[in-house]
Amino acid sequence: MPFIMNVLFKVAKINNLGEEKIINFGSYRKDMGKDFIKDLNEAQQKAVLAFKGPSLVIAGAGSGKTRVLTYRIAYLLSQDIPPGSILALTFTNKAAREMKERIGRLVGPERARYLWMGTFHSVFSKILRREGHLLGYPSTYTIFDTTDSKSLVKKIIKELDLNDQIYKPGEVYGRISSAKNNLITPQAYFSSAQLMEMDKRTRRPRIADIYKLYALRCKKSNAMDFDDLLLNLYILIRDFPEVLARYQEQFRYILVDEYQDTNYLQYRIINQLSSRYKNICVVGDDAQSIYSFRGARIENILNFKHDYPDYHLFKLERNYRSTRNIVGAANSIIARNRDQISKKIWSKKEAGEKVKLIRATTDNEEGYLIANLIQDAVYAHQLHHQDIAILYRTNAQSRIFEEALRKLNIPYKVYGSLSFYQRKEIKDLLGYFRLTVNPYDEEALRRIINYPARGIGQTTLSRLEEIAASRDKRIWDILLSMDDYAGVFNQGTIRRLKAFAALINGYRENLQTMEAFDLAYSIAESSGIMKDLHYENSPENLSKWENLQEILNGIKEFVETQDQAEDTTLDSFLQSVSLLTDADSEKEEDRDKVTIMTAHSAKGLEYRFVYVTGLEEELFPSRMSSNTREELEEERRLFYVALTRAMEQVTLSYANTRYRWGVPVNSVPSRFIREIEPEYMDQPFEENPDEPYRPTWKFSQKKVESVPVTTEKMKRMKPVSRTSAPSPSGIHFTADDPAEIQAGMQVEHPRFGQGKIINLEGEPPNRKATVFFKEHGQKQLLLKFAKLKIIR
DNA sequence: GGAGCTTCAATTTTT
DNA sequence: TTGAAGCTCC
Repeated sequence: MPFIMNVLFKVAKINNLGEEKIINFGSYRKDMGKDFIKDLNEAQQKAVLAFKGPSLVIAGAGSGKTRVLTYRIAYLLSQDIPPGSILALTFTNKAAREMKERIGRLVGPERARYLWMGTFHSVFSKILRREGHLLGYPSTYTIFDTTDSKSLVKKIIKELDLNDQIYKPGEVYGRISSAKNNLITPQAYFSSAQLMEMDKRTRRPRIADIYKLYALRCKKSNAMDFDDLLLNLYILIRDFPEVLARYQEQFRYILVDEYQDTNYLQYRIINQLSSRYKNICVVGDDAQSIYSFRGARIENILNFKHDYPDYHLFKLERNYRSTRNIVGAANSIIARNRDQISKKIWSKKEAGEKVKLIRATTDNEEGYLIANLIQDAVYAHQLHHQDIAILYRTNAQSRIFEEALRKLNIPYKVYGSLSFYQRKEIKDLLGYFRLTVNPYDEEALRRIINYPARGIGQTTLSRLEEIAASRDKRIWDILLSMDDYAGVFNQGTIRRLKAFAALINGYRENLQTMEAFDLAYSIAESSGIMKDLHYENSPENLSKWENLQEILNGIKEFVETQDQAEDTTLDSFLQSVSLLTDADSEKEEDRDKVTIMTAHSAKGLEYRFVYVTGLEEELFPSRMSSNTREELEEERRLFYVALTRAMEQVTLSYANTRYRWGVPVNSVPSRFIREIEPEYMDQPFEENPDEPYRPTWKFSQKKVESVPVTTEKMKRMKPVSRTSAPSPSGIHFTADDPAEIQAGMQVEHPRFGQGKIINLEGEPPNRKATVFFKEHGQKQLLLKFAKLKIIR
C-alpha cells in the first residue's frame, strides 16, 4: 500500500523518473535565452527575462502563473546564479512541490534541490532551527498546530477563571493570531487603546491577558505556533542586524507566489530581506484574494509600486485554461467589484458550452441531480473522474454529495476533511516523539502522560500544573525531581510519575545514537500504544494501527531520502511533519476520483467540469460575510475563483429548501447567478419559474465499474447517517443473533448491503467476521456491533 | 477510566 | 443534522 508520507518524497522520485527527459544543463544553458523562452508568450517572456530589480506580475486566472515562476527561476539558474541564493516562497506545500518538480525537469533535479523553495512556514522554520538560539529557542523547538494552540488557549481561559462562553477559545486564538500577523506583541496589545477598546466593547477585556500568558506558555514549552514561525523570524531580523545582513546577502533573488494572500507580517519580512538587492518578484492576482478574513492584505499587491517605485509591471491576461464562455462569465462577475486592478482576461479557446443552471427543490435533490449529471457527463464526454470537481461554500455541504455519489457508485474524495495528522492515534504517537525531542512540550505531555492509561489521572496532572505555576517551573523539571515532592503526592503516584519520566528519558538517551526509524519504532512499541490497539481487535483499532504503520513507514522513507545526515534525526522529521496538511497526503489510489471541496481549497486547481453548488443567498455569499461591501466583494472573488477552475463546463446549482441544523430553511437564489451576463448562460435565469428547470438526463442506471472499497477508503468517507440510509433492500431492519452466524452465509448489513461471510474468528462477545460485500468489498466486522441479518 | 448520556453550538482556513 | 464536550455513574 502506498503510504501517506509518500508525497513528501515525491519530488525526488518524480525527478528521478523524469531524468531521461532532462536536457543536459550545461549545453542547454547557452541557448537558454532563445529556445527555452519560446515556450512562453510575449508577456510571460518579459516577466521571465526581467530578473534584475523589482517586478510585479499580475497573473489572471489560468494565465500561466506557475509557468512564469518556474521559468524565471530556471532562467536565473541559467545566468549562473547559484541555486542557494534564490528564495522562492509559496503558501502551500503542494505549490512548492510542483514548482520544484517543474524546475527540476527544466534544469535537472540536482540543481533544483539546492533552491530555497518552500512555504513561508517551512523555510522560516528551517532558518529558526539554525538561528532560534538568539531568541532563546533551542533547535529542537516544537511546532504547535492549531489544535495545540486552541487547547492551550482554552486552558488559560480556565485558569484565569473566565467564562468560555464569552471567551470562546477559537475566537480568542483568532484574535491572538491576527495580533501576531499584524506585528502586535502582547505589550503592544496592552498599549493599543484601539484594541483594548474593541475588546471592552465585545465584553472580552481580558484577551490581552490571555495573549500574554499564551505567549509565555508557548515559550516555556519551547514551542512556536504557526504565526510564531513568521513573527520570530521577523524579530530575529529586526533585533539582529548581522543576521539580517547575512540573509540579505544570501537571498539575492526573492520570488513570492500568491502575493495577494500575504499578511502584514509576511510583507514586512519580504520587504526586509529584499531591501538590499531589491531583486524581488511577486506574482499574484488581486481578483483571487479570498483570505482577508485570515489577515491577508490585498493592499500589499496594490502598494507594491510605492515600495519599489522603479518596479516593472507585467500583466498576464491571456487565459489558457477556460473556454471563452467561462472567461466571459467570470469577467462579468468580477466587473462588479469596485476594488480591483484593471485588466482584461481573454481566451483564444473555442466559445464552448454556456454556463448551466440547476434548480433543485431540496438540498438532497441537488445532490441527486448533480450526481446524475456527473454520471452522464462521464459517459457522454469521456471524462475521467479526476476531471470533475464539485465546489461549495461550506464543508457541511459535502455530506449530501458524498451520499449521492456513493449511491451511484461514483468514486470521490473529499478534500480537506479530517486531516490524517489530526487523527487521535497519529497525534498520540507524534506526542511521544515530541516529548522525546522536547520534554518541555506541555501540550504533548498532557496528551500522553496517561495514554496508554498508567494511573496518572486528572487530579495528579492538575496538581503538577499547579506546582509548576506556583514555583515557575516546568512540569518536566518536577518529574525529574520527584523526591522533593514526597509530601505532595502519595507514594504510588510518585512511583508512576517517576516511571513515566524514566520512560521518556530512556528514549531521550537514544535520540543521538539511534536511527530515527528504529527509535520511532521502539517508542511505538514500548510506549504501549501498539499494545493498546491490539487489546481489542476491532476494525477501528486495525485501521488506527495501519495509520501508525504509515507514519512509521513515512519516517523510514524520510530518513532514506534526506541528503544530509543532520536531516535524518527524529526532530527534523517532526518539524517537517508539523507543517504538512491533509492535502499533502494524497494517495495514488485517490487519483481518479471526483473531487469535492470548498471553493477556498479549489484555488490553484483546475478541472474540465466544475459544479458550483449551493448558490443561495446567505450561503454563497455567506451570511457572515454580507455585511459590508468589502466582505461581499471577497465572496464575489471566491465565486470568481470557483468559476475559473473550469476548463470546459460550468454548472451552477441551488436548492429552494435546505436543511440547516436539522431545520428546513427556504432560500433565495444567490445574487451571483443573476450577476452573470445572460449571454453566457445556457438559459435565462427566472426568479420564479413555473416549471423548475430539470436537466434532460435519462434514468439509465448505467453501472459504473464497481470500485472495491478498502478499509482505507472507508476511513476517508464519512459514514452515512443511519436515518438517511435505509436498508438497501428496503425491508425493515432487525439484526439476527450473532451466535447463529456461520461462515458461508449470505447476510445483509444496514449500511454495506448484502455480503457473504468469508471467515469467523475470536470468541464471543468479541467474535469477528470477515465479510465480502458486493458493493463495498471486504470488511472486518465485530459481530456484537455489526447488526447483520441472515439472508440464507 | 470509560461508557453512555445530555447539551450546545454551528463560515471560509494555504501553515 | 452532526459532533464535540461535559457530565454522571459504574
